Amino acid sequence: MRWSESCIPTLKENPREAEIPSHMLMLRAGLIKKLTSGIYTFLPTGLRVLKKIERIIREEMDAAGCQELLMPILHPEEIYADSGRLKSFGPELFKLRDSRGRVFALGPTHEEVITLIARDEMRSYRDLPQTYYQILTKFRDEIRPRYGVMRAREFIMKDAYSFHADDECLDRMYRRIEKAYRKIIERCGLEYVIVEAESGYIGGNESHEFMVLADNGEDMLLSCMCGYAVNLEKASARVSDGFRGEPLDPYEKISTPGASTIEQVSEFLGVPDEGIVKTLLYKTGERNVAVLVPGDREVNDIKLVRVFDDPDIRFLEPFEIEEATGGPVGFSGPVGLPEDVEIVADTLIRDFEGMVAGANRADTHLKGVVAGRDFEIGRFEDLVFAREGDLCPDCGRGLALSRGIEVGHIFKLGTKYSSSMNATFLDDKGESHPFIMGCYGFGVSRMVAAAIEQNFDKDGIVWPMSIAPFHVLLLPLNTGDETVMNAALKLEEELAGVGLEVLMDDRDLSPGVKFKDADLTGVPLRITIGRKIKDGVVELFHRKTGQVDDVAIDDAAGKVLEIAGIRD
RNA sequence: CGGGGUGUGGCGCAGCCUGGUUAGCGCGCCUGCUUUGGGAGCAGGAAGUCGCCGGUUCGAAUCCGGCCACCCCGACCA
Repeated sequence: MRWSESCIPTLKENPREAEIPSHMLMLRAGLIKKLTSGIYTFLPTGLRVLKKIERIIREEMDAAGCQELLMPILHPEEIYADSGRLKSFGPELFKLRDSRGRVFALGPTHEEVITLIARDEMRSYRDLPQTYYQILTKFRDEIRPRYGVMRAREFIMKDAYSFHADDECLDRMYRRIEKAYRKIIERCGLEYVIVEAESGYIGGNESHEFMVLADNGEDMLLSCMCGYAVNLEKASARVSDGFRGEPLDPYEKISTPGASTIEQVSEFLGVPDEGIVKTLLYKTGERNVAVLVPGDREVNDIKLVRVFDDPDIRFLEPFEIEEATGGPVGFSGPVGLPEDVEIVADTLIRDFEGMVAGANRADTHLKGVVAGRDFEIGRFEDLVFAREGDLCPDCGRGLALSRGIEVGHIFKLGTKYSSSMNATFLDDKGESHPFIMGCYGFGVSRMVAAAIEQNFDKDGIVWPMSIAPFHVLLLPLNTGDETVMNAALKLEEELAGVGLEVLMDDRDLSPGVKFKDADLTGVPLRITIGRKIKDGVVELFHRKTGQVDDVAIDDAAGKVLEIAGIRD
């Protein structure tokens, strides 16, 4: 490929819109171009990278025994009504109407479509298991598109779905896909961890995310030296010792004028944050509930929704708090709440003795409160966010906080979709059962950004060989010099002849420009053909290590092939 | 959805506060000559409804109002 004949629009300056390295570099190296918020074109060089990742994915999915198919992008809206996801997707679902007024959605994922296929095409346990995958553009009207193709509204995803007669079979496929995903990410040359995860609106019982570690990752995860890792939003908070307060008999009523926040109360009473009970009042359905957590912790919404099995659970409005407790916002506490308000406490509260709590009265707190004596805790649940330093559930050491980019997510769906959509098979006794399902997503276009986020330096991208748009960049410095160009053409032919992908920068530009573009675009190997060519010598540059070697032109191709390690 | 910010040739910006001929600068682009190992030099040239609509004014990139788009932060804590 000749640079002069290609569309590789490099940028000298950072576009203003880009904030993180991968986004800046994708724009600057001419990999992508924005059409509008969250919607991008993959330009030729970017597409080459994308295709390489797709190819690796196909190879590993095929090797795992999955069948590729291609489902439609346009989905009749009703199928989401059937599965019950119209509401859980909400405004994220792109919708449009056909000329007759029928409403369609642009596919955000394909559980519904594949389940309909399974319902019709698989009737017997003899047909199972089956696993399908596809690589297709997905549409989600993200609340906030961000960081270029990292969080886009239109993006390319590999999604896979499996159907089983029993849980053991699902478990086996789940592990095979996990292994395939490991190989995919490893072959792309990236560092990653697998974390326990929440399943979100996809649903199901068990799920794991594949996180490419990166400083600018959108996800937070907690990990342990022993290998345990978990998404922050899923992690349980575990501590060695809870806070020990001073139980008083009876508890003491203290005037705390104006101290409505934990911080203020803490300062006022000289009690640490964790010695104060934060009492939060929620409305679920028609009833009010009080949630107790340590003052230095924050409630995790996702856990709340799970515990109360209510996606619409919400805080009480200030006037509702007054009605329910008799006191203003900021002074709620568990003592003296009406009978019908259930009190649910985070498990960390178990270790408390002698708590400080709001008195349900303006400017008043209670000190030395004892659960079981002064009020009853209805049940204990895991409700708060974990944080760095909390203890590993496997080995008890402290967890470390880091950031990652979620490139893959696998789910054990169980019968969520097959039940709601009535997709069943007959077992060997002739009894009907809903399919047991798994689904497995991998962000292909996001993977491009993730790869850059982990492989760049001050000069530009440093592509891993396996997904680089080209293996070698030929850099004839003076294109007007016949000796130089002849050598370049000879090398181009020779390298292509051994199966390498070669880009030749044959542009008649000053050397500086070509070197800068070379570094920016990040082709792993570079052969510079300059003045030493009169001695039959060219320069081999390794982008990642910065190593430069003079090699005889006749040895160059062999040397490149050796370093590139291409398998073809 | 709330908060903050930004819209001026392909890219990065100035001009706006204090309204006044043909709207500037750098990069890039085109032509010619020179140059050729880390973003070259000289000469000439093309390219902008100043985001959109409306208002004020003799006159609006500039002042006022509305809208739109884009970017960032937050998506919740008592």
